[in-house]
Amino acid sequence: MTGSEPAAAPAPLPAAPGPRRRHPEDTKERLLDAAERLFAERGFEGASLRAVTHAAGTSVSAAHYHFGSKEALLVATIRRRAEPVVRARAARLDEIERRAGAGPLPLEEVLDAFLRPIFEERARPERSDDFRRIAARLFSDPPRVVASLKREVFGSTAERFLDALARALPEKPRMLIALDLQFLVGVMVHVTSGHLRDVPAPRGWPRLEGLSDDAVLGRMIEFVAAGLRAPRRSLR
Amino acid sequence: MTGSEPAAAPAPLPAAPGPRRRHPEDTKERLLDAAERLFAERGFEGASLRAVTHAAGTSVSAAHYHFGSKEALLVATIRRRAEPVVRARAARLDEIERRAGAGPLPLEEVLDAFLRPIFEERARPERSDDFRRIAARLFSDPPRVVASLKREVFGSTAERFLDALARALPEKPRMLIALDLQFLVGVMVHVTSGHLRDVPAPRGWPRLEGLSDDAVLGRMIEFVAAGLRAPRRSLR
DNA sequence: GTCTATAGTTGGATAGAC
DNA sequence: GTCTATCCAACTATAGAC
Repeated sequence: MTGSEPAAAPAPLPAAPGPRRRHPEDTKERLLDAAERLFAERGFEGASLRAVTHAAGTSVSAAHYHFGSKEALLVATIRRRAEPVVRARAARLDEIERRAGAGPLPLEEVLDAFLRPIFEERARPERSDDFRRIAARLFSDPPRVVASLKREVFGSTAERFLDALARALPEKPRMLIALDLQFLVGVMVHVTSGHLRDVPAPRGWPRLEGLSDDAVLGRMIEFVAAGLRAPRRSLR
Repeated sequence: MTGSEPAAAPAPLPAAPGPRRRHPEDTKERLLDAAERLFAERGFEGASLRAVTHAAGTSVSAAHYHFGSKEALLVATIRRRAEPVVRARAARLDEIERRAGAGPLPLEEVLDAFLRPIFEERARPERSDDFRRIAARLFSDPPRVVASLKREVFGSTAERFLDALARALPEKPRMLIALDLQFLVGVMVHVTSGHLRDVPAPRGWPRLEGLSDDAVLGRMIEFVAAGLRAPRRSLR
């Protein structure tokens, strides 16, 4: 679908500035937008640099000029989205810890601080579908770069939230918190990667697409909070 | 790297049967094994057919002879693992429904029927690492084939478990069950895809690799059962 | 900064010998 | 059924004009 009309006639517009060729300085941004969309849809290896640059209305060499390599373009794409999320999470957690003083942290608020920034990043009008699977691929894509990038970008966040959860659930063994946090991450990745939108939806069952982000986020927090509070009977 | 040593001298072994060239009829199996491992490690587009056939000790043309295309090889790879899981889930659910008669279904048993078969398939000695991400990629890989295959293979399972969960939680609105089931799927995918093994593990925190499958499965059931039972305050 | 042109690899798929 | 040899398309990356 994308990338049809290979050698289309010049647009019927009077001058040269067709649909492409806007301000020259935002070529970098357009490349990042196109890369985000195509890497998310087809995977890193599945989306060729040519397809990305064509979707961005520019050329392969422009991409190499701005980023140096296809891999570096992927890193820049992920970093652009991940960093605001990391900052927003940290800011929310700062505020929660400030209000709590030396006392225990309220669990639901900690979870909200962890989950809401992803929804808000995803919810930007132009980006809702672009952002869809990019986070999920962070967790299932093989490229070596992505593994180290994941650590670099999310490492400190994971540490802070482990400690925050330990403060929210003081009685709970750390091993159990660490394990449950992985369950929480699984829920987050699955939901934010957009799978709610292509669920088979059996006959007679309600469809989930209509749910607002707020409704999903709210229920997600209820769900994982209950899971985190569930007493353990197994696990040693 | 692949396909080096173009005209290597014959192996110093006495006869012909080197490390490759075993029983000719299990070439198909060896191809499936290699494809499973490499598709899981590098993704479908990231693993070349040449790399797969080389790992299987055979040739590209053998793969085309047996499967017809790279895409068909992927489908066969997934199908080989998915079908036993689907059958085992159905069998366990049959048994639960038989024992329950007309009464409500016990939630933890339904969850066990859903989750345990995946662990057992993954736990086969030779397959534990091969199977790792293959299920997860079902949910994040872009190829069109995979989407339709997912429906074909797991569609009926999803329907049956939705109904089973409705029978286990009779008071619960269906919309909420459908949403919570997606959370459950997220947990399942994340855990079975092996991410527990490459968690950063912050300083002072216990590592999760040592946990047995039984311990993880047991806690997972506790976690999602509590989530499923959590009353809703949000969601309309 | 952005383009055209091209280098140099590697990809999936096939033909035909055995 | 499995191999070798080959086709051709697509890929990343670079060089050099403008």
